[in-house]
Amino acid sequence: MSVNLTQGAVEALLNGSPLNNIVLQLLNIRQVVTGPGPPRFRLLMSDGQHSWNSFLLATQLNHLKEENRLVPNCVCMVKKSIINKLSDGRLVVIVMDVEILQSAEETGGKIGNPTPYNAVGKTSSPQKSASSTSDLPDSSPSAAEPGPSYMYNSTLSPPRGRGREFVEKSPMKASPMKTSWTSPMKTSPMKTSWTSPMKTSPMKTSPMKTSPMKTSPMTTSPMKGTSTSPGSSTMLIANINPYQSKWTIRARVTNKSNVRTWSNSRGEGKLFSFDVLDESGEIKITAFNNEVDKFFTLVEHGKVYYITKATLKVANKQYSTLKSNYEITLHAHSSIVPCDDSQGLPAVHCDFVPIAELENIDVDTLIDVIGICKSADDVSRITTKTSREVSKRALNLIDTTGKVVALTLWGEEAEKFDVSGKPVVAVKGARLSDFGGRSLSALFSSTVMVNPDLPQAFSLRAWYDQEGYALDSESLTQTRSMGSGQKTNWKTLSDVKNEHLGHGEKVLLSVLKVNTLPQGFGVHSGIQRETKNKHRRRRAERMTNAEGFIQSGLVALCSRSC
DNA sequence: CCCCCCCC
Repeated sequence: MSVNLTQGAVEALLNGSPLNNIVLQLLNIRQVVTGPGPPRFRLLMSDGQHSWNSFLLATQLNHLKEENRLVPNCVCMVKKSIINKLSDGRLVVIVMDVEILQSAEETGGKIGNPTPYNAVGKTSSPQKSASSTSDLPDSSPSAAEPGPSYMYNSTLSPPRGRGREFVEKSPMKASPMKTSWTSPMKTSPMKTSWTSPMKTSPMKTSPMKTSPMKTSPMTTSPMKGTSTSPGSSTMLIANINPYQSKWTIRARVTNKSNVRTWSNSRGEGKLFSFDVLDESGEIKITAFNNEVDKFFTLVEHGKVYYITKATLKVANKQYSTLKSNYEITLHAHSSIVPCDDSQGLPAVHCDFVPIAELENIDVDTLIDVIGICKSADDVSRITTKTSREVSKRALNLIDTTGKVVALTLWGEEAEKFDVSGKPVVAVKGARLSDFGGRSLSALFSSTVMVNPDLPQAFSLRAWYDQEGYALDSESLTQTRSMGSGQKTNWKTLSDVKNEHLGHGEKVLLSVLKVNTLPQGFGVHSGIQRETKNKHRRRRAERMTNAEGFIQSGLVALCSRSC
């Protein structure tokens, strides 16, 4: 059996050509040093001509390594990758989607005699071993990472009572990471919001780790996984509906709640819910009482299942960002069977809303946002109306629109958040509030992802490190505590002049408190009227200090033209 | 059959 490697692919990739569906041989795989959290695997790949050791497996593909599918000498098709340039100029290739075409046994050894590719454009000296994993500087393994990727879900505490508290569900933190990604993602089309497909080839050599299906939901056994599409055997989530009782979906669990109890006039009981995703869409599934006992431990985040025989009902969109018009309720005859074939199933689906657009979206809408966490409040404890204490922490997220919005995390999620390295934060299903203008709050059902392996995350990282960090950003969220401390972004009057603050639409209210204005700074009489507004006057006073510095944030306070 | 999501 033979496969052809895509000769020249390594060189082309590293010269910036976005290549999809290239066939490479894995020569080595090892874990790079990270802190707690999901491991990162670094791959030495060969196209038969050149090898390159700075391929990184996207963390959502870690299962391929953990299931011993990605072993040295196997031949893979790298279906999708993202090229990143580190601040020191080194290139890393993030493998976003890979399919194993041929096992190591079948391949039988190294193909050809590849030489390590040199980033400068030459192959390195021939005396170096082609299979060495140290043919490139490896002084800081973490520098080859796109960031410590981790994720939490906001979930409820175990069913012990009313004491609801955020619980970090997937503590997948990695070490702090200061890497500066400097290259824009040429291979990251931003148009699509379906990200990080996790396609894997059905492995003939991989025995089923899960128990065989007790029930066969299909006429043709889906366990064979012999075709690249679900074919006639399963239905897509987008196509199921309440009028059709016979359906089976194959889908990945993307969000799983804890068990919760309820008690109301209609009765009491317990439930848990989870979201599942396939290539067509996503849908929420809820299990009650007996079905909780039956399925709670079986259903695992990230895993793929065949799901059949359950009730479809119209979804209440108020509680979900999922696209489906329906949701699923499990019943006594429902079947959930693990599936070994995750081919074609994305890891996550987000419809990120640009931060600047939040101003135009109705309050209480559930939305997905991605941004750089450029700063964060300290964790604080608040007491709720029901006398519970809970931690909270607001993150300030900025995206390429240049606008900032505060996202409040709660409970353990707030306490565990690591702001160092100004990580990319993606939140799925946050609720938009109008506090301070516009702000966001993470919900029990929200998913907060830190440095996720998403093309949008890589793009944002590059944007921020190149230009975004220097932006005089404007926050949609005005907090009363501004101006009270070190978080304040003070500007000198020369900054105001150089950055043309106060020109155009905006007015600088704070200038009112400056005793002596240098040449070139004028105060429009209209401002006096505005300051008669008690609220605004108070803010203006706070935002001006004795040295005649003003705070850039207050530019947003007034929209009257000078 | 839940749908709680907290505070400024």
